[in-house]
Amino acid sequence: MPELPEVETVVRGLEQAMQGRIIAHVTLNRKDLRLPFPPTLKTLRDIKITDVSRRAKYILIGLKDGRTIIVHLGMSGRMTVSDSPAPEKHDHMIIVLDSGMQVIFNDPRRFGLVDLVDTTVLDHHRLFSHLGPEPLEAPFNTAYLAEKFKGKKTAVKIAIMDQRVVVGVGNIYAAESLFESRIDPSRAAGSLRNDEIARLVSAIRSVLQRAITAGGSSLRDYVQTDGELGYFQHQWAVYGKEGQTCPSCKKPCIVKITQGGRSTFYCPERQK
DNA sequence: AGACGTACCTGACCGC
DNA sequence: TGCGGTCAGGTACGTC
Repeated sequence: MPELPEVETVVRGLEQAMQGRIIAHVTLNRKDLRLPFPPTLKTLRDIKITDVSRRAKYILIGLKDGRTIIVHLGMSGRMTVSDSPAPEKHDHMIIVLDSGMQVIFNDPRRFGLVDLVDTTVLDHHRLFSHLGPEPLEAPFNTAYLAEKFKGKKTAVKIAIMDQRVVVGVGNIYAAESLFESRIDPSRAAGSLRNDEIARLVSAIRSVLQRAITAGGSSLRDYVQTDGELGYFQHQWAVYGKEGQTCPSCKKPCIVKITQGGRSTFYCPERQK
């Protein structure tokens, strides 16, 4: 689920509730998710939260003592904030704040992770060291992507989901960006002309930005921190719409194929 | 290097 | 009602 727009929406919600607050204590209800919880996590107490931010699909909670809590939502993770939460199955971590609010990390599939590291070594962390540029920042541009795509035989859809190429783009927004830029997802990345790469760059930017504005896409598990759904799923052109009417052709021409073991949706008439 | 497949895990849904 | 199969927003790792 959570691709960049969902993570960004969660970060903005967490920022409201957490920035400047003190962590009273942290409760863990199991020993691990995708990775073991670090032993230091449950000892956090009376520490001020300086800021909440995002890198790729990771949530970063900065602490005054020079450390950072890293959270990844995996496929089914959600973080919600409430002053009187009803306990739910799969609540794995609860951060209690001095305000009385509880920040709950719930993740049925447990593909998510939590780590606690020194902020100064974040960039060298094994989860971060290989990450490409942020899609909404200047270093992600046509020249950069052209260089990355040069000689690449990988399908362009696989390539834009590769976090070493650009971060934050997952299965939904890859499909939507390729539809918007009129590019066939199966094309070899290295076969794209410069004008096509330019279209792709601006499509990725525009799709992600519009999705953030809509509060993300709610498919199954995803909600914003206040429990509200995201609304971008109503703006999907092709994702999950096999056999349905294409907004471009006005015909039922949307097809589903499999790439890298994942479903890809696209319109063969529009996307060449 | 890069292109694959596989693994991690629960839950929803579908056909029988 | 139950059961097995399939699929789901991500990522790391192994193998060729």
